Amino acid sequence: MTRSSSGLHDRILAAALHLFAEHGYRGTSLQDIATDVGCSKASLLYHFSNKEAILTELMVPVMREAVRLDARLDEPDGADAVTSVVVDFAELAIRYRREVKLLFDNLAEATTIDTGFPNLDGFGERLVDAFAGGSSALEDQVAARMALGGMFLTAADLSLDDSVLRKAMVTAALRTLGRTPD
Amino acid sequence: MTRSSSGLHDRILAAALHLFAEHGYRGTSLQDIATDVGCSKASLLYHFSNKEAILTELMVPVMREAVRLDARLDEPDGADAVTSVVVDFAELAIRYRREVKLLFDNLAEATTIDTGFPNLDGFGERLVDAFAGGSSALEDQVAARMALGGMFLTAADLSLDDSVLRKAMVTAALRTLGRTPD
Amino acid sequence: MTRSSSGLHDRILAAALHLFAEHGYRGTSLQDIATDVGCSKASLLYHFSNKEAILTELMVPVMREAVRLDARLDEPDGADAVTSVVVDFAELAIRYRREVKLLFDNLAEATTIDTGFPNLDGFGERLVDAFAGGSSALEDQVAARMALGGMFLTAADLSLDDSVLRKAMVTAALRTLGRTPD
Amino acid sequence: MTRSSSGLHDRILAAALHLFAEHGYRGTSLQDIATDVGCSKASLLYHFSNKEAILTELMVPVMREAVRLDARLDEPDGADAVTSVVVDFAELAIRYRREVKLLFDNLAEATTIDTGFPNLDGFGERLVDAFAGGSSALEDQVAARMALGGMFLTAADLSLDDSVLRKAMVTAALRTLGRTPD
DNA sequence: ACTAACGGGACACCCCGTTAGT
DNA sequence: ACTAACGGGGTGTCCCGTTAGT
Repeated sequence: MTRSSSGLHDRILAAALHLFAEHGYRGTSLQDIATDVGCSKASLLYHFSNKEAILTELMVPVMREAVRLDARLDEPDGADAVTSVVVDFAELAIRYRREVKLLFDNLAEATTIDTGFPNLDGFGERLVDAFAGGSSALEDQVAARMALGGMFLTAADLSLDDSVLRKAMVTAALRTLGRTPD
Repeated sequence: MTRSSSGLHDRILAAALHLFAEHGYRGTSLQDIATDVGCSKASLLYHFSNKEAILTELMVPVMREAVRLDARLDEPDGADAVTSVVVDFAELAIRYRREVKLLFDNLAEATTIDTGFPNLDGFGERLVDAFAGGSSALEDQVAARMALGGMFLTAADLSLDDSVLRKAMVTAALRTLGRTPD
Repeated sequence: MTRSSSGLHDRILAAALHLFAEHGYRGTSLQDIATDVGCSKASLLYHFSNKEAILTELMVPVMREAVRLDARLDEPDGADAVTSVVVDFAELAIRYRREVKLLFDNLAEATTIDTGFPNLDGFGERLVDAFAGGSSALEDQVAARMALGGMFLTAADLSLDDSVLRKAMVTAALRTLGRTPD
Repeated sequence: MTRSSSGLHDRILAAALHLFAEHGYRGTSLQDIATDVGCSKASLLYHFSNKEAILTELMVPVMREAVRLDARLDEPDGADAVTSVVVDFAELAIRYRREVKLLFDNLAEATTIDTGFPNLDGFGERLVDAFAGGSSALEDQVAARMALGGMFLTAADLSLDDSVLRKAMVTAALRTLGRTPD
């Protein structure tokens, strides 16, 4: 058991994740969540001070992992730093794919939302740079964005969370970046 | 000029495209558009029967091009059909990048919206197959999705609509698909 | 100590008095009081059946004194009955000034609230009559209301609960009523 | 006619004034006003951007007059400046007695409300000083407050807006201030 | 004695679409 | 062609009071 006896807190999160992913953050009302969970709207706001607080808590695990990855971006990683970042990112994108999709569908609104974590935008830029292997050449930057975006979307859209998918994604991403794994 | 003397119709579309892209479809009210255009909210609904009608009309050009591209998917295209599709898609994604971004931000809501055009989902699948060169191997399918998604996102996010970008995107995409341009 | 060992009951009353006076009855939520006291909202409703019950209990002492004064209104009081009533009222208004302010700020709502005590409105009228020295001449009635209201407001608004204030108020009130203390 | 054909704007103001005075600002919901007027809640918010905007507009006339009186406070007024201020204030308090009552009942909330006019608190203090004839002796200050408060309350509570009342109030107030009109 | 957890019922505000009128 | 004025319906939030449990 997680916290409460009935575990309403977590059931709310689960329902919200599901509904947000399906109809978007704005497209999902508190009533929708309450109905789905089978409790009153007031109960939601007992467990979460805000509608936004639900989304924030939903994002916490991804954010935490993202921060961890962000920290690893600076460390020198011996032979092939790029490959390691690509692998890590693939892992992250697949594990939290529902959250990633959510973040995506509500990209326009996500700008407004402040999670209290260090900025995600900065992280995105740093990721691109890491993927580009430090090069600022336009070709490399474009390739980096494409590899990144491709993994993002592919992980979010698909329904198999196989290690097979991860491996295929990594291979393809490295190809995008012009790195043929020997 | 397209139709009216004052061109209100088109000015509404322009403002809507801009605002939808920035705050999302749901995050933009008719009043927001009206204010931006500098007319009354009722005027919008004189020119467009619905809020959705604005979005639909915004999408018409992309849809038309998409349909055209869809038709070309079946035609045998001599030497390298895949390359040709990739080039065409890159062209399309860059030209209508704002619309693409819009479609993306509101992917969750887009499901509900019916544009009267043949389904876009089917088109997506067919595109993936074309990118995969007909292969149904999981590796190729993943690579296809990544190439597609990468171009989608890169075109939507960036601010340079140069032919340079298009060329870099095509090169990277072909690499993703394992096709080294000889 | 009054009753409980922890004295939560009284601490609630104190917090409520303070908050009601500052933000009004409606403007103060049970949660506000609970937070101020440092206990849970449910605790309040363990000690008091209602939110209104808190207000009522807050008013009990004033009411009791008011009833006592009301009773004294009929007794013949030798030489100068008016002066005696004015002095008594000043004493009461100053001693329970916070309660008086509370009653005032929520005069509109006070109509709805029933304290179980004999009506205050009747008391008010009787007070006016007493201040007017029995005269029903409009001039005297107006003067009586002004003296009464002036003391009411002055006591509620000020921050000095000195005997100085009481004395000054009595002097001014008697002047208002046309009684120059010889 | 005032503005619209049906004059909804003004009818809303009238109903609000009435209801606010009876049940207080907080005790009156937009639905209450809408029901009383016989229109929808949305219509209220078409004419007034806020609930508070209704109250503000209700107060504008009083505020304007108050500002005017405030300006006159500094001008030297020959023989008896105090009498003139008392007379002016009586006039104001009686003319806008409903608004005054409203302001009173919601004194606790009024602190929060910003009308865009120069501060009323400062005005109150200046009025007291003017009533006190510039004296800072505690006795005079108390008398000034009592005269002021007495007129305030008497005007707000009564139902006769006669010139008789005004005259009686002025006489009594001058007595309170220790000024016997010769 | 005290409280976490919950429901029912408001309340202010917003937003889309219509209609009568210019 | 354009709009002021309006209604219907929904949304997030708040608040009071109850109950099961410690």
